[in-house]
Amino acid sequence: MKNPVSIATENFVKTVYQFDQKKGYDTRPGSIARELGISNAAATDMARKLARKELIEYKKYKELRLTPAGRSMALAVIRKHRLWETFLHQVFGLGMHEIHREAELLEHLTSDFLADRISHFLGHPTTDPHGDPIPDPTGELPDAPGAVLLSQAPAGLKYRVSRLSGSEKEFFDFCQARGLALGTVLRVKNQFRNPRMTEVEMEGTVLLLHAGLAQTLHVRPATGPAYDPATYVNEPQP
Amino acid sequence: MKNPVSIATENFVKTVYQFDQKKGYDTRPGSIARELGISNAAATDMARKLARKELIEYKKYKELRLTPAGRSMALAVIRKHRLWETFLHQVFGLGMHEIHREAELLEHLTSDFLADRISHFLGHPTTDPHGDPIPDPTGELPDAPGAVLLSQAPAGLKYRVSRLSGSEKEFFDFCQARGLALGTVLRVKNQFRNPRMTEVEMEGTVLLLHAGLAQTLHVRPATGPAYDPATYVNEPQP
DNA sequence: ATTGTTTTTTAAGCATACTTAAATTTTATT
DNA sequence: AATAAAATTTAAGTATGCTTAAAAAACAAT
Repeated sequence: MKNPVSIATENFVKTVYQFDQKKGYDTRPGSIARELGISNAAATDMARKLARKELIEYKKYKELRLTPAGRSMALAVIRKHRLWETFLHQVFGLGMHEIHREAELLEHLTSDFLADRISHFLGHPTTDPHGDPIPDPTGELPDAPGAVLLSQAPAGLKYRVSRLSGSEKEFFDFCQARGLALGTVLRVKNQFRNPRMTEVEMEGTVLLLHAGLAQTLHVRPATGPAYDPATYVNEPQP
Repeated sequence: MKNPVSIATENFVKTVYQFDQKKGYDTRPGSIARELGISNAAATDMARKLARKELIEYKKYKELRLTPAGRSMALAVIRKHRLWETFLHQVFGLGMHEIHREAELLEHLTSDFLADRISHFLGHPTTDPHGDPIPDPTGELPDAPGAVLLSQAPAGLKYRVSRLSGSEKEFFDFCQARGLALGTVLRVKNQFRNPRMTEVEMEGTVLLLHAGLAQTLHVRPATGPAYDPATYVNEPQP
């Protein structure tokens, strides 16, 4: 009856979900194609097929949107991805730049049953090593409220780093060398328009980050108590 | 240059290897097809394709044989399979009947890098929870010398159980209920021809096992010290 | 040795997941 | 508003991995 879901389908749906979430990204076939390393034609074709399967809403020349079933599939895959990342980092000690690559594969051949076992073994974490929230088995997504890209954080305020979303070794080496980690407190001094740069200050040091980097770091206003992923309780989203 | 290996290819090559090892099994396309749940035509087709890729030696109407490259691929997959089984059992506590199913999937999307990490985490085990040997990264296969199917063990002698090769829950429930586990000592009283049955004696109890079961248990003569997989050192095979 | 059965192979066809190239639509610009 | 640029869609074609049905070869048995 219900035929198996291919890796290509899971990756496509996942990418549409992620691009739909990030503001500034569009979900037209071309964007998805670029991300997945396939041709525009292939992406359009896939969109039509997945529309037939009621995973995607597709209208010619319009952005792609997920149906509830599609969203649910995307969140299940993302859950597995982030559980594996957490596991590989905490248990096997893989580096931050290695976990994404491996999780990208494992996520597709992991049963819901096994995902729950990983989650249980880890004590049901709510965020992965990047600070990204891990969807629960029902697809609810705990999210740190008020998080924003560092590149879009209003200047003058104090923030705490809440996500490191990169996957390159160089990125994590850079962050480590500069003391940028989950929870690091910093102040945004300036947001420059051209060239796009973010100037931040941390413990006396001043850093100038180009847009590519500042879009990989998420921060939350540093007022109130520190955000603790481990004890954060999910609230329904508006 | 070197395009990625599909799951279908890995499973095909793995099955050919395993059927080639087990005596009494043949490696003609039909057998492989039956095992993989595909048609004879598909198996023949696959054999021709893999011959082109120099993974298999194929001559019409003859049994399939692996090339060195094919054998190497098979052992790499089997290594990942058994490492995952060991891991899932020891670390996540999955039941004996659950580990095969999950490992069957994970084995295909596990990098060599990750396999080595799993092996390292587990202390480089040489056998999986079934007692099956785990190939090392170079493809050397440590094997307990002198192991034989319980169904083929000469009667009258004492043996120690060295493998439980099943994957069904019922099989492991049966073994547990009867006290059959790795290392269990038993004596083969009789090997009946028709119907094919094996009569064994263990701690006073007498068991009559039908062929299907007796072919899933491997035993080794119980003379000398117990076989300890953890300390067994691989020897080159003849 | 011929017949009948089993197995393998060939042939034709289908779904998935891509490709490139051409046609169409949208978007941006002047 | 017309036109140029960019993106999307359609069309045609390919490789993989299967299917069923028919043809050919191998095997078994009298």
